[in-house]
Amino acid sequence: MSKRAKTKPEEKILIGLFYTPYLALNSKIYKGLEEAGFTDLRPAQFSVFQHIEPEGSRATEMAERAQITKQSMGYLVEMLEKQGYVQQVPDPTDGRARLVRLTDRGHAVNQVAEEVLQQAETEWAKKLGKNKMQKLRNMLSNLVTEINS
Amino acid sequence: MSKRAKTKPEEKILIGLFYTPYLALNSKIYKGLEEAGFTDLRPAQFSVFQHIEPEGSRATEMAERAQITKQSMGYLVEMLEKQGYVQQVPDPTDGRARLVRLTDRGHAVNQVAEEVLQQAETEWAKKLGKNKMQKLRNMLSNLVTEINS
DNA sequence: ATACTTAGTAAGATTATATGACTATACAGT
DNA sequence: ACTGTATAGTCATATAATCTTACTAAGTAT
Repeated sequence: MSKRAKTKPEEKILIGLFYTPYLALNSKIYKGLEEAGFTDLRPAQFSVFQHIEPEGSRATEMAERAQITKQSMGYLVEMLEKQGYVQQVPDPTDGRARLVRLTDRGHAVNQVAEEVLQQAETEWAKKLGKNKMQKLRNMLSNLVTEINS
Repeated sequence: MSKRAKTKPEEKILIGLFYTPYLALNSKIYKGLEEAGFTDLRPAQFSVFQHIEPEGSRATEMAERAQITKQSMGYLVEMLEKQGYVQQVPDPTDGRARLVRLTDRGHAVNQVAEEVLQQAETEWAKKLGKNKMQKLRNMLSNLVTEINS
């Protein structure tokens, strides 16, 4: 209180603008999964679901994208395999490599996550305006494309 | 390869739109700090810097916002105190509580982080267009305000 | 064929986070 | 003022997550 008249509109720090929504969505997903009965999933394991591609991905590949070591990713994948969320199959294009794939159980997790996200997006669209939300989505999408290029 | 003609523009999953830029910025900050000589900082400790307020914050408060337990936050704060990045002072308004404050060394870290972020924002503004970047910032800012309310 | 690179594993240490139980202070309602 | 409840933080302990260093095996490129 007793703050000086604001000359600037309190410019928020850039990283927080991404981090806060990320945290919010993460926590929604976590809750959603718990409600749906997936009570054995740990936050760190999300980085697998986050980075796995429909046709399957290599552990090393996912490790890079998640910015953790391949050993760490290996550990997460191994756990998820034991829990029945993923399976590993040989990569036909490279004898050294294996592809990590979602099982049906794994797909079910993705399903729940997607529903939660859809719900969050709808909620936010109500608050910001549907149009703005769409614009926001497009801009973010462009940004992500730039970052990945 | 051999994908069907895209009927939809490949709608990216919502959380990734926040997570990817967050990761990118995080890694830039990490590198920036290393270059500036702050080689003893661990990623987890960022959640302190991320959530500490200028006048100081309570550990419990920061734990909530970072979505970790107060014990975990206590551990991070303790480390940072030993390293000289923060200090703890009694909270005059509550005898049980203490305020965690940045030391000069802690402020120096923030300084570096802000510079890195400013640089990233400029870089992104070049790619997306200055105008769009500003719009993106505004929208995100609105969204964060909504989330925190 | 030889050297270099890459995918993944092994062993072991460290860092990060959580649970449950606890102390001390604060607050709220009689 | 007294009593009960809530809150800030700690202690002890367990587990999860991540890293470093070193290694094996398969691929790639001269």
